[in-house]
Amino acid sequence: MSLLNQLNPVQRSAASVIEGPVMIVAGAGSGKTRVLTFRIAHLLASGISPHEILALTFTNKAAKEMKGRIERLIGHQAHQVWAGTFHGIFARILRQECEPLGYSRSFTIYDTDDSLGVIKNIMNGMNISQQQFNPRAVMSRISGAKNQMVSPAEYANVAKEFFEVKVAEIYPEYVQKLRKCNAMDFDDLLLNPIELFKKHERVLEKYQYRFKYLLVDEYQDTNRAQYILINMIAQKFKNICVVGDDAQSIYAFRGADIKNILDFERDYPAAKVFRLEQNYRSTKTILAAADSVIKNNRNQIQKTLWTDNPNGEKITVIEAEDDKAEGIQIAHRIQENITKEKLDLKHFAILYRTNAQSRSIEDAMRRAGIPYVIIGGVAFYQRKEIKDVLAYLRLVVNPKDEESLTRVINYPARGIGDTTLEKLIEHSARTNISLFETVKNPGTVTTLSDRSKNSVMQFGALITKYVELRSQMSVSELARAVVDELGILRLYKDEQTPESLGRWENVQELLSAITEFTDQNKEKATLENFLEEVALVSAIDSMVDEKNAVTLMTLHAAKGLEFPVVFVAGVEEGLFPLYQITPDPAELEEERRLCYVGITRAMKKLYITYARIRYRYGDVTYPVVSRFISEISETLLERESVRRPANTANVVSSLQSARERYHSSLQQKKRAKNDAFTPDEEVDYDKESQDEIRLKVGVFVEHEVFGRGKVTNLSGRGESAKAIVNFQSVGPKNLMIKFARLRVLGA
DNA sequence: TGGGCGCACCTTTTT
DNA sequence: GGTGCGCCCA
Repeated sequence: MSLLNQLNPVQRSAASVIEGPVMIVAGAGSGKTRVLTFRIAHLLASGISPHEILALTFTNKAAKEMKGRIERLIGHQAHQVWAGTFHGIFARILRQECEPLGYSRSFTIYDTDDSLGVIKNIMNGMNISQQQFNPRAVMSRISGAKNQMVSPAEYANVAKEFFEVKVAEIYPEYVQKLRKCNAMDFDDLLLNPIELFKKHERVLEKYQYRFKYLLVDEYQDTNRAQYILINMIAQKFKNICVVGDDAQSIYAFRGADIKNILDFERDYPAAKVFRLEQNYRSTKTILAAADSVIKNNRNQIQKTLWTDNPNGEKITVIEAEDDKAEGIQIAHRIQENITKEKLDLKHFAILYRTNAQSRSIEDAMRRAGIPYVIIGGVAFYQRKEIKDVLAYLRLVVNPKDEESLTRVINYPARGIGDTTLEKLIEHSARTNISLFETVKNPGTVTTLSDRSKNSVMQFGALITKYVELRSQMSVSELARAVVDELGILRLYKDEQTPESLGRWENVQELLSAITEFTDQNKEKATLENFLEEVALVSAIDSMVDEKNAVTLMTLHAAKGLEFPVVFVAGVEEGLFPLYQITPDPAELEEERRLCYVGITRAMKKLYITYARIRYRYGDVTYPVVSRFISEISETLLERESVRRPANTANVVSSLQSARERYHSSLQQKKRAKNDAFTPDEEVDYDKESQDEIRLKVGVFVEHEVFGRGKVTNLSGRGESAKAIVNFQSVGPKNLMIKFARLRVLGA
């Protein structure tokens, strides 16, 4: 059929086999997403109902993009296809089906911070020293066990080392605690459906019939639980299509198992396997470099990736004096490329191994006046003040949520200290009455002073009031009422420190985000849904394509993306590959795959940079050049070393010259078509950096719901940047740019 | 009970 | 370079 004529022969076959198991081994840049979307479009065109299709992707962004592409191919039907992340999809299913498992539908999703808090509490209660046993390590062991589907009892049986034995003590307590709190952590969102399907065959059948056609993207990154889950659903009809590339498996640290993709043909002997080996993305040079790195790995599927694209430029390897100079170099090259190659800011990405590296790069970007966006970093919803407000909302939805309860019982301070809380917890444990019930009726806790009882009772009454009010108010009304009653905003405002004002802003922004969520989701705008969305959004999901700015992100976040010009920064032993003392061979292979992912993001030009001096944890280190650079054939490289004496005076002058270069390039830019940025304005770097660049005061924008309006004010930055827009229909609205999806219409 | 101050430890990478 | 935790004092 004509739809599939836009694909190459292999892609076409892979997209057109409707029935039976299919594995698509798709090399980097070989049109994997294209095949997936055409496949779904083809399924729909063949008369299969969109309700029968389930597409599992790695990020919400990927799912959204896929839906968008299908829609363009086939129309609005696309919206009825279930496409989303594993965690998102199964959270949705659990909301409907969790009651047989002993949860209520209003269960809370615990993020990593919440889980860590629970573990710390448990360790305190058991008198386990947190100095001796790192709670994070404990958490990671427990999560690892869960991902491997090892129950607490099984774990206790196999625990040998001292540390493992301790974890074996904590693990069952942790599981129990979450159940008691009517809460699920990320792992539970996968484990509980498995348990449900095992125990209730009819429920499993329901979903087997519901999702007759399964598609799984990034199959190489599935863990044991995900693997089992997919296969349970696919078992009935075996219409499962998985797409993946073993060379791009970079999530073993979180339990992903390459074996899942390697064993697909064993699991489904009837499987048809397609290999997409033509790369449409990169130059021959870039591809050759990627290949020369990855071939140092022992464990891999043999495959030849090739391209018809030109050879392209050599890869530029830049040696910088220190991390500061590295950033300046990158900024310089970006400016150079923009003027010479007529490229836009959005054509550049700077990739690094750890989030901590972004600081020096950001600094250089700001100084050079290059607009940028950061993906990841400190997430908005992880900030203290945000988590505090969210904890109240979570508590209203699910009063059993003890993690939230203990978080806010004395925030803002209301005279309920550690001792009081401990007495309450002790009483609750002894009488087997839930903590929240105890808080509501503290009279029976004889050890408490009348004064404490009173404060506790008032807190209980406060929450109860909102539990009751909930049905009568919209989510945003409720959130506002809570924040008002607590006086959180006034608290921050009164403090008058830059920090507290930032917090004040953040809380305001949270409220705008909630309002917007309410407006956009209409009747689906329940508090549960909002909290779930908040728990499951990933950093990459907030990436806005239309933004014209350089993208900064970790190599992990870059997977699945492509950019004409890519910088991979900090390519030094110990940092990339990252390791503490000596690299572990298996981990080294994963680092190498990560390097492969990084290189293959580049379409036209790749820069690799490293520094001779790097500041880590505030200390000076003198790293050695990464082995990954020497693994690339020298013929593909063009090496540059930027030398300067390492004394302070020269650091300053080097910065100044970078600034001068920037200013002179601005003159050229003025004439160039770059509309991202007005050179003559006095730029406040702190403010300007991450904002929507084309979004300016006075500009007209269009919003999905509110229609047209004029921007009257811009504030905040990065994830929390917001705009006040005066809409023709509804008047002024305070919007979080991240959520608002504003389309800029012009002045 | 609460807040302020100083110290240790830290950092992978993410749903 | 930041954050979280513990200790000490008001």
